[in-house]
Amino acid sequence: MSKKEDILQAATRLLAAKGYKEASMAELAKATGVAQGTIFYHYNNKEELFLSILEKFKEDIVAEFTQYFQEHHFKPGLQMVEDVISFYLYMAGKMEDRFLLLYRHDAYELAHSNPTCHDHLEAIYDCLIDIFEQAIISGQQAGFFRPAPARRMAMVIFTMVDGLVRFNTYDIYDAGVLYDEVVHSCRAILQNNTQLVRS
Amino acid sequence: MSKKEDILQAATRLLAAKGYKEASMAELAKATGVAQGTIFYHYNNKEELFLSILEKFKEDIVAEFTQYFQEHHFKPGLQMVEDVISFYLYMAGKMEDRFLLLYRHDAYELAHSNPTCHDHLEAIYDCLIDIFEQAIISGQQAGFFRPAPARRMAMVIFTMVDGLVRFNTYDIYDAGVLYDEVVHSCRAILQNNTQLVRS
DNA sequence: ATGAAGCCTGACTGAGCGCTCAGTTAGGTT
DNA sequence: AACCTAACTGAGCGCTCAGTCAGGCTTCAT
Repeated sequence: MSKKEDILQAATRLLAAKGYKEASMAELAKATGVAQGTIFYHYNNKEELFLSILEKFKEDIVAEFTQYFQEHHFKPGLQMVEDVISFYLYMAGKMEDRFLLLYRHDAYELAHSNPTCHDHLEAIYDCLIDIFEQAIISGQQAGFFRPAPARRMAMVIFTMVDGLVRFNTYDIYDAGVLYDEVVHSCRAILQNNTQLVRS
Repeated sequence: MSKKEDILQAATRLLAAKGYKEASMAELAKATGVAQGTIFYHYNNKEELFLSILEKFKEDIVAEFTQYFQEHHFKPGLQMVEDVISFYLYMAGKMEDRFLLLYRHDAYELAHSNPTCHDHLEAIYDCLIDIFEQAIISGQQAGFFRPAPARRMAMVIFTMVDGLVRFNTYDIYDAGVLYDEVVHSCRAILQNNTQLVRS
């Protein structure tokens, strides 16, 4: 692996763990096993390095997601939604450090002044929400789910599942307990064979 | 207003806007209109000041919440849940800067090493989730909602509503569009007069 | 053998940081 | 008038930071 790749990998870990500002370039150089100057030879500045991390994250997530839907074939319905939630949780665990990056504020701050950063973030979220949307659309086409806008339902469900991960990451509450509740809620939200009556 | 209060107020705004590390004490002194030394006369160090901000936030939120439930009397049911969601969104707007503080990573980081910080955060989240729980319990007692653990349902719903605010804050998606979807989802999650059938 | 090019090094720089402290000020007490 | 104290000041200290730069390797065509 090239030194440039080494740097990117170590930077991902370090910036995700300590945050953009708190992680210093000297520390990164040490962690990577190169001289400070080497980092600036490959990346013009810290911000550019950070953007490269986000870009790689975007690419990896899209790849992982594409592969998942290519390799698996699902029967539409609730089971597929549950599978997709499990897949999301699996991804969040596998790419834990980079998901942490999404929970920090650094990226969103940069996105305000840097359109490239904004685009990367949007692409990442689009991809994450797509995962849920695909499952919902399948279920709708099979007639199992109510025919509401799939994208919006996907966003609401994404928000729930992501909140689960966040609670877990922040260590404020035991998120494991919530899993069943989230799955049950998804069922209630999606299912169409229910008569909802205003109380 | 005393200078100490001036400092706390300005610090809340500044730290929420720029983050713990990015906001400097020199900048804060300038924003408050006092000398740098004055800040350290009132607060031993930056971390202590940050904790004071969190503590004040906790107190204000508890006060606001208590007042809301004292002044309003609700008929249990979905309307109450909707009212409570509106109240939460109203609070998130009114205390926008401090909610931003919750979306940054600084507080959670500090909570890891500082039990006082952890306690403050827990109290804040407890209070926020309480708001939803009260509405749910009322609805359950009146027989409108399914008799599932109210706390867990409250957490799931909190997660949805908070995700709404977060999406809005981060400017990645238009959250306004999602409001109706969230309310509808709450209805589906809570209502008990539904026959859920596995697809 | 030579030199150009690309990669890499680490000592160095100046700006900015949190925090200190000797000293000033304002207002109350004796 | 003399004294005391709490509130406040701002220059300055020690340190860390992102970024620089002069120079040293290695490779390879000439």
